[in-house]
Amino acid sequence: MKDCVENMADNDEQLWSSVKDMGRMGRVAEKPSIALSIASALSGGRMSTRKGSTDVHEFDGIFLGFHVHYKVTSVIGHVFSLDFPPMYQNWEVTDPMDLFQAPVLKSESNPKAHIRRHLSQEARGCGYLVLWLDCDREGENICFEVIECTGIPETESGKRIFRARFSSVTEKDILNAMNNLVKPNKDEALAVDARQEIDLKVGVAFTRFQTRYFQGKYGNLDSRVISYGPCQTPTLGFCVQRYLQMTTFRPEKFWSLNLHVIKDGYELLLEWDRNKVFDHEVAIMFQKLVSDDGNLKVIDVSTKEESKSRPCGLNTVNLLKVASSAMGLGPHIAMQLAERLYTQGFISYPRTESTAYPASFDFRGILGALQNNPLWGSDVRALLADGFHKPRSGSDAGDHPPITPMRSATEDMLGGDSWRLYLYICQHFIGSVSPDCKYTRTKVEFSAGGELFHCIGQHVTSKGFTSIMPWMAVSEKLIPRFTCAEKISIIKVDIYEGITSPPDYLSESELISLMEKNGIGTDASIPVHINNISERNYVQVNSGRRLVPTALGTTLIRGYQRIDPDLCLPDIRSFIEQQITLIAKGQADNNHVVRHVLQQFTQKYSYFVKQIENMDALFEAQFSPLADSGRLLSKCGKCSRYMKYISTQPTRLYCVTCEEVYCLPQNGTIKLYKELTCPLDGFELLLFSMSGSDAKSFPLCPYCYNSPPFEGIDTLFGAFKGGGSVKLGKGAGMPCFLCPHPTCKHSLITQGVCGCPECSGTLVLDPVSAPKWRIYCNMCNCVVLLPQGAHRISTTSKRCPECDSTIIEVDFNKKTTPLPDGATLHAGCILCDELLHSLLEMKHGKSFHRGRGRGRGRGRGRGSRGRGRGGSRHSDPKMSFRDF
DNA sequence: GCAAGGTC
Repeated sequence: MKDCVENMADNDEQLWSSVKDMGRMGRVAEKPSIALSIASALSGGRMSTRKGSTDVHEFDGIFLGFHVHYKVTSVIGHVFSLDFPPMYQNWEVTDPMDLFQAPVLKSESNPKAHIRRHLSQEARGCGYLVLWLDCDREGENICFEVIECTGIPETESGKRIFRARFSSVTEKDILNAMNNLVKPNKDEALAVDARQEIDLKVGVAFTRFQTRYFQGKYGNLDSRVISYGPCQTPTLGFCVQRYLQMTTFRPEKFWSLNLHVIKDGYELLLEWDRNKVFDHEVAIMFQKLVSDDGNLKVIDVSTKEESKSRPCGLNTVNLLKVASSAMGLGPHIAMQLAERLYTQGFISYPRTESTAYPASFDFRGILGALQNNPLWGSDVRALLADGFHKPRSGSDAGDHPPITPMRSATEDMLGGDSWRLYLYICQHFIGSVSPDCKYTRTKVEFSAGGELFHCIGQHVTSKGFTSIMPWMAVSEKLIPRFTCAEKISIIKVDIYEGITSPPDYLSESELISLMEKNGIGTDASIPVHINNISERNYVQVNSGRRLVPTALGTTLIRGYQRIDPDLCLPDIRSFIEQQITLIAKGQADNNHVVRHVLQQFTQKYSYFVKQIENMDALFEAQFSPLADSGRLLSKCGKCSRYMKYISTQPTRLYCVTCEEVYCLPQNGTIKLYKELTCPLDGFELLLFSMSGSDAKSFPLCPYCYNSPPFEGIDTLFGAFKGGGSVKLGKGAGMPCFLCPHPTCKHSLITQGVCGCPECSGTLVLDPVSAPKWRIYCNMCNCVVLLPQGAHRISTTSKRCPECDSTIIEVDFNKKTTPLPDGATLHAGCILCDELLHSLLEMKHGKSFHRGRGRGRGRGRGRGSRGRGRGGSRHSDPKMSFRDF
């Protein structure tokens, strides 16, 4: 037993060290709360750190009275995220209304990190699982994501799966959690699942509908996506609400009394207790009363010792507000800087709601780390010597301690904005453990003609924390000494005429406060929502970091207010939160809640769609119809008339006759491509050039780009003559032609292959022949039959000795398509009958009958500007290979 | 192309 206790002590130390170390690793971040501890019954082993997608600490110890081998590892936020299955991904085909009923899929949030594989591998052979995730709903949800990855049945929860509950990452708390393990809370996790499904379905349905509706009608909306979300829309709502208050503001004249007196040789202006009145005649009456009296009597002099409290701990929201209002740094940038400071070890974890410190917090340790700093070292040493105070008590959200410095730094080490942010965090921390500021406040009250006046003096007796936070200083206001019942003669009583002024645009700092107060977003997501409404061009941030709604932002909110004001009010978020809280508390069934909430949003959606013209009337007044925008660029394949190129974001083509919109790849330039037309639909081809230093360009058909002629092919015209990449704008990084074999992911045509070897035409993959794939040249009509199962085709510099055509090399993937024994025909001329014959025979084991009309391509196609196979996607290609 | 929530 004694051994056991000793072992347990070692075990505790190891566990604490391990969990703490997890926090120190860059990728895992300082949040040991996301560490997954996997305990397994095993002997031997030693502490080790493995470099991989995530690190693993291993050591031996005691668990539930057994000798065990521990493994401690981590995840990086949510393992999975929710989305619709592929069949609901096409905006043109899916009715957004169907999304409310659609199934949803969970897939890995960051597939490259291979977290699922990592957890599954590490869990192999483990007997127990201890979950150390953040102790909030999201953390509980991640617990179950981890459980799913490890493959341990959820039914084992309570027997083999344990949840560690802790409110701070201190040794005491961690060990206490280890000794009081509980079951993970399924209800809380289900509440998050519900929130995810509701947010996804509502957000995506509204966004797709309004984007398609308005982008299909107006040419100068200046935003690619007209998004809707239960957080971002109320966020925009706050900005527009303030803007509307400004525009509807009616200025009003007001009057007040300025009473001038002289005391001890100083002229003094007293404040009138009534402050201001809105009736001129009334003001004149009061002026007469006071001046008729002529004497001012001191009726009270009171002096009080006042104190201004040192701050409590710094949380994310307060840091962001200061960054915006005092440093001019937007929340998005401020968080990026804070994250970098954190990963470099200069500050503690920057995402926290808490302003209260845990009881055991090591203030002395942090002050010790700062005591040699050239800027504030002497202040810190004085605090250490004379005794520091605990910060003013704040609120403990149970997540992470307030943001504090961790290491001393100088401006040279950090530089620029990072330094300013760090400096503030240090000043705030040192201020929070400094004494309060003490001052005396003297209020003198006067009376004349029945009217009351006053003046206030302030004198600081002890600066306290304001010496390190000078912007918080209490201002000195000196006033002459007055005694009660003293009479002073009035020099003059003026009437001041003023006019009320409208409020200013909402400042970013005010917006953050409103979002926090209304439960919109979290410490981590508030900057994202603000960034979103700015990037979508709903608001612009002006020089004082005030948010000025754009015409688009204002029109959207005014539109919601016309149709269904709920859609842009903060209550929409609280409604969702309140509903899922029922699940978290076990008071309602999750499926029932999701169904109920979605039912309400379906009704709202349906009403919104029906009433959209109400909103559209506002758009009409503000934006230009597509028909009036843009310049004529290329011909429509349906009506043969020129379509308009709309150059404002999102760039697109609009056919005025057909009233159709064709999306184009973004962030580049578009021009006509050699006046060629697509052989499949007759639309004129365009050349898209990406912007940037190593700009690539590729031709595309606007129709095919929007409606790929067959699944799995992003566009027909990705391949082009003259080399270069075939990476496309729409599916950048994707090969343009995929191998038709369902399991094969190889591209059939890769870099620089796709010019027709016989003319300067572009080779076109023919959908009609699928699943027997072949390529046409759109200019000379020559045909290339792709050997089925080939995974790469490339041109060579060789010529066919028989017909002098370019020789194309065909590679087979030997694993998926084994070649017949002795087959050597890997390369050959595609136009040479004999070779083609051989290839085909080799593959299909039957004779090839050369058909009439195929020709050899040459002589017919060169220079021809025809529409390939007659311009129709469904016309008979008259090629003899069709039957093959 | 779409939401909001984790985190790098």
